[in-house]
Amino acid sequence: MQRMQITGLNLFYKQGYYNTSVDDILKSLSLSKGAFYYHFQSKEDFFISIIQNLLFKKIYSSLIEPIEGQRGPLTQIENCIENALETAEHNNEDYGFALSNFITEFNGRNPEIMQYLNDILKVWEVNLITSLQKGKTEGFVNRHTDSEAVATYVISSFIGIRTLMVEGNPKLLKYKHMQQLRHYFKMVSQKENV
Amino acid sequence: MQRMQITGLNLFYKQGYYNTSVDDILKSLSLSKGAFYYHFQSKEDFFISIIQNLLFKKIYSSLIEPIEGQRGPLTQIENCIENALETAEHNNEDYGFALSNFITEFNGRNPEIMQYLNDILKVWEVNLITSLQKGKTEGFVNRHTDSEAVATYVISSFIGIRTLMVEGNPKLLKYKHMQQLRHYFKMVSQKENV
DNA sequence: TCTTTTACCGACTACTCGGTTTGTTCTTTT
DNA sequence: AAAAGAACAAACCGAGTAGTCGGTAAAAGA
Repeated sequence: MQRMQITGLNLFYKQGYYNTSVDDILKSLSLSKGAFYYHFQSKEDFFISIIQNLLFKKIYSSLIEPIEGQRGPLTQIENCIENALETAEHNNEDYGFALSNFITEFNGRNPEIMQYLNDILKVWEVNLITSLQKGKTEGFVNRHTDSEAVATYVISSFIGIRTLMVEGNPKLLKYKHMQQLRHYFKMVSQKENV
Repeated sequence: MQRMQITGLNLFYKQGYYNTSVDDILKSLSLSKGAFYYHFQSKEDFFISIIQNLLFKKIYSSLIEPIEGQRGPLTQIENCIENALETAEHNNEDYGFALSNFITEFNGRNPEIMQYLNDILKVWEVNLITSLQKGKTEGFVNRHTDSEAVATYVISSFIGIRTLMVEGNPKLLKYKHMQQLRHYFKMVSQKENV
């Protein structure tokens, strides 16, 4: 079952959900239809199990957990994103931002799956906001900062850069992104004015 | 032919390329297969014609042309992005960032189409860089700014926010994005330090 | 030992999709 | 009026696709 899910995620990530047939997955596993439908009710059910068992945990452990409860949220966020982009650069099977790929693929097509995907994003967002707010009381973040807006901006720029990275020069893109993120964070942490 | 392309782009945008059949398009036009294959060699050929005839022109006129040759690039870019997000908010058929959807959909699956899509991004990027450089000599942009990195950051955050906007609250997301973009641009234009 | 459960096989069905072929209806040209 | 071609319609092809179903081998309980 785990093997199926891992292989499934890899193929869905590389080829897209609708563009990957159940047979494709089974072929690369040397398994049969029977094996698949013994464990999962449908292709959709299979995908949802992947989201919850693999995708969420991966994102949680790489982007959410490391920030939680730490001091100096901006530095923590910076590191997390740098690490995520680092693995994305070197490892094709990082499940990197499979999430953003899937979101665009299922947008307006499969509300149920979209719900699961959005939930993951929401957890990340809430975590970012909480950390930023905490950062204010600790003096790391400017008091006038709109934490929600910063969280959204961080997430959207990350999704965007990951989209660009698949086809462009990952190393260069990562460098540019981190450089500008730090510039931006300077503004967020600045003591004087808004 | 034009009707086919417009309808095609709308459906491809809403449902995705692989998830939209030629029959779907023809059904909503009350046309038959014969009509389609009289004008286009294949579904792929059809899509490429849409990219060049509709997508590129739309993006060029909304995001590229308004910046070209104007003074004060940061303000111009701000306005362009705000307008783009504005139409994205109110008009479902804005072709808004169809581009980023298509890029994620074709990534690693269809190199030829990816080429066409990347070309559009490249034109936008080059235009942004040129404007930023010009902005330096005119004193609108800090001399030490890495124009290429700023361009990448602007593009990636825009792609990301457009991805989020399809499912989230567009008005709120737009507001947050513009707010933070302005903060970021403050840093880019700042005279003192890097 | 006998029975049930677990995990799997692979042929089969109903259906979809891109693309082809052939036929029809106009309009234009000669 | 006749021929030619443009612009479509309709039926069809073959390669896939998700999902079903009867069967089976091996292990676990009883």
